[in-house]
Amino acid sequence: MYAQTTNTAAVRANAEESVWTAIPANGQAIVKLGHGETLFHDGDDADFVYEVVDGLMTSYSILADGRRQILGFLFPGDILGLSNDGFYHNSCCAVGPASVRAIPRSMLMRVSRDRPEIGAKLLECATKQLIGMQNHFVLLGRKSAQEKVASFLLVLARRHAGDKEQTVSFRLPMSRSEIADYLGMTIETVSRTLTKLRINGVIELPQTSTVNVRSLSRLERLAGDEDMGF
Amino acid sequence: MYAQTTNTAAVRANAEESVWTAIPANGQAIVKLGHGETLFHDGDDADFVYEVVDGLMTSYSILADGRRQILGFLFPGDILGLSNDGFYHNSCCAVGPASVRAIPRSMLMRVSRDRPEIGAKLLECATKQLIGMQNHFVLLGRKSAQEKVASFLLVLARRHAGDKEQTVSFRLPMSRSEIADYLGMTIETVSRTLTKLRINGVIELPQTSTVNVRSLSRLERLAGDEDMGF
DNA sequence: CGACGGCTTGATGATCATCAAATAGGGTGG
DNA sequence: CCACCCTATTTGATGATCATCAAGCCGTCG
Repeated sequence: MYAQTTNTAAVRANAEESVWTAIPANGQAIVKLGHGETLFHDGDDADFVYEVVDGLMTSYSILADGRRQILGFLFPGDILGLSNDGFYHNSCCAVGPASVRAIPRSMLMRVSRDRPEIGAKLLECATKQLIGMQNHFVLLGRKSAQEKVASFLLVLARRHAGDKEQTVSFRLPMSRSEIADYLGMTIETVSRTLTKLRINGVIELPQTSTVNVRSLSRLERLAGDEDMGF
Repeated sequence: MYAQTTNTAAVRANAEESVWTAIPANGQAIVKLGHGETLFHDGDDADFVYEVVDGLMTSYSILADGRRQILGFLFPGDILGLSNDGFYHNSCCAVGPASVRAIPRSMLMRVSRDRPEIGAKLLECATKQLIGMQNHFVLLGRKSAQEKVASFLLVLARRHAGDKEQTVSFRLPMSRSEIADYLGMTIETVSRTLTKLRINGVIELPQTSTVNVRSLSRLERLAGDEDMGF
């Protein structure tokens, strides 16, 4: 079910060879999480950096009155738990069953001193996240409900489709509530917007968590980006 | 006016000693920018990483129809222009007169291989930005207009105030339009919200770009965070 | 002094949140 | 295997917040 975690480099289906496997195996541990299980909370000691091995994780912040903002969904190969000051600044839990590789922070620091490519890989992951977050800023700050949902579906669709197809079918691994908290809207509006997309023939929803995109190009148009260059 | 940029480490007022000065000076250049001048555009070749030396920079994305989302304001010591794929994924311009140190990407890569502390510093900057962006996610996705403006003022106020004072006075270096595009609202709503804060006695606005915070604790309450721990 | 751009204020309306109820789906125990 | 229950999702009705459209104001600069 999961990748091997011996010091023999593990071969996984979904992610390219992991750089982190270069780190001595004795300092690593695979943590398996069940549906909704928490990996760490905002404010905890940031003793580990984690790499998602399998499943889907999510990081989020919660306001005093309970409002939640999901900061991102983390797929296999993504890392989470970076910190400068020794504390986590968000919480993190599994969307479904998932497993992560726990890398002691101290070890990561030490190793990345000796092996520059480890540090470079960390920076690359962080940069990747930064850039992904920038797109999401535009979504949260400037897009309408329909554009938000279309953008969201588009990102998922592109994980499943080649560049050329006009149709894709995939499963939504997360609940409406998680989608809403990710897109900065309510579950009702998410639901209504999906229904509208369905009625307009852009998607089909054979089950609540299965999406068939009937026209990727229409979805792209509805997503609102199409950069004009600057 | 600006920091020295010889290979003698420069002493600057606003930021701690720069690590980047460890990089050979012949590979660096200080770029001076006037009000609103562009440093780079989305899609340009990411040949340089920049460190803000003086003034205030901003990075932003623009949608096809002209909607703008400001991704962040960058103060002296902050870096910008990180990229994995050799292209910038946002645009960047000066809010007022500003100067930045241009560090050739190729050189940065080379040097950070030899000197792990450079790579570590880069990662630290990226991590700092990541964490700052996470707070802003909550703002964009989950906060009301008043909470947004209060949060924004609070961040600026804390740059100017000690931890104990209840009052601070500072200048807003950016226009209403920039504030609006940063907070994901319109200039009208920004203006109205500021007026409301003024009428409620939380702030004073002696000039349009001068803010006197009369009660930091009230501002904190209005900002809506006050983490509850997890 | 006059004109321009940025800001404020006002009036109106659209979008989306909220409250409320019905329906569907998934899992459990009989 | 089926019935039932609980939760997630959809749908409906209403209202608040904030965007939009439209003037007016103010400070700045020629």
